[in-house]
Amino acid sequence: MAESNYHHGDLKNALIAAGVEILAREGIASLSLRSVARRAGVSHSAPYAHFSDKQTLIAAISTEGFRRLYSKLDTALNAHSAEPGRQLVACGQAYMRFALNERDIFKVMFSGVLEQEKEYPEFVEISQATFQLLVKVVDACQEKGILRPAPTDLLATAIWGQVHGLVSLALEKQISHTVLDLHPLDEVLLFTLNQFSQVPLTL
Amino acid sequence: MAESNYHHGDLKNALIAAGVEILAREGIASLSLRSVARRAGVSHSAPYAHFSDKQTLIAAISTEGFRRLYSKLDTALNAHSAEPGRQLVACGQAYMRFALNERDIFKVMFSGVLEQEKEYPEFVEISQATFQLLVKVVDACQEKGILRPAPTDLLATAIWGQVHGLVSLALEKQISHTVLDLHPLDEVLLFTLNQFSQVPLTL
DNA sequence: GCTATAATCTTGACAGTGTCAAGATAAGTT
DNA sequence: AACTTATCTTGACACTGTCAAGATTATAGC
Repeated sequence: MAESNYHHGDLKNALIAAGVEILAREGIASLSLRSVARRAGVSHSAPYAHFSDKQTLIAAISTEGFRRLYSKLDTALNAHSAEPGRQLVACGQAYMRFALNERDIFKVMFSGVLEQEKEYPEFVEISQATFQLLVKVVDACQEKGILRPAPTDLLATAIWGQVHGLVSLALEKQISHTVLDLHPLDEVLLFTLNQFSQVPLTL
Repeated sequence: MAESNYHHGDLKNALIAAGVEILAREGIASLSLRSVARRAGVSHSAPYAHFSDKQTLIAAISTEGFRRLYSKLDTALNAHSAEPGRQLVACGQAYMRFALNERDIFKVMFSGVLEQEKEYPEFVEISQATFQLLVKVVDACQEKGILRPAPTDLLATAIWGQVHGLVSLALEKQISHTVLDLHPLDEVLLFTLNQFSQVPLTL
């Protein structure tokens, strides 16, 4: 307990949560070590007991972001078990919605704010696990003849790249107006996924 | 001439050039209004005569980046006129090489550092012109039966998304090691483009 | 239970940043 | 030649990441 701020108890996680909230509420421009400390109610230097520098805090926030993304994808998968085609579409949609709904944490995860990602083992682990989720779906789709035979991880990389690229361009508003006026983003996604598919995928 | 720094002559473009150089030499972390001013040999506030704030300078640097990308793509196109299939592959490669060789300017262009891109007309213009380059190639490919019939701008968006996503994941080192060990990036690119193609594309 | 040690948090400082206001300098216009 | 405007400098402010020194509390060994 304690009104005292000394030995908060779980400041590390509180700082990560504060960071996630700042990203959601105020955006990436407001994410600073000091703002995170303020929101957690501790002094501006307190974070240094838990994070050696800003990059390390960002790595922890990114890792939390991947945990959330993983969870969304997992839910999408479980909603359509034994229907790999639907699983694939649902994953794509979940990825897209996550990016659009949580713009700024998605940006932190994928836009190079984190500079040496390989140095943060927890980050590497959860990001790879997320990819493996997709590999599994792709494999199931191949077995059912929905996707062509091809090296599974290569195909999974291609599909991930496809969805990720679309989402990134959409976030940066680089997708032409005429395209988005004529076709809602869901439809664009479906169109792109269907380039890979042997049988037509639907929503 | 003049040793005097007053009325430099073309400070605006000098600042943009300085920014591009800083991105190439030192990376995005070193890009500040003050570092750009230092490199151009003027005082820390001099940029404010030409850019109302940092975002406006970044918009100008991004615009310059798009000009360079446009030029690379245009060269790739002209190297294979009357062979749309090869043009498509060459464009994809040029896009990839630009991103990998000029990491940090590419990041500035596409990673949300620029926040209200729509407010910078020159930026909008060149980025749309770049997209139109791709639309043209896709259209030519469709006419030759290399790409399926489909709304051209939708197909072009899908293909751009594909290449952009691959490149982004590669830049962030998110593409799995096992994939990149087994398949060089050029091959991954070709594999993905071939998902769209009716006839096999080669390098 | 007491004490030594380690972990955690605060305070205060430093250099670097974006931005603004006031003033100096030079170019262009009449 | 004088006035006006664009351009550049100087100096200031609040904010940032980071570090050093010290205060507070938890923990481990006795």
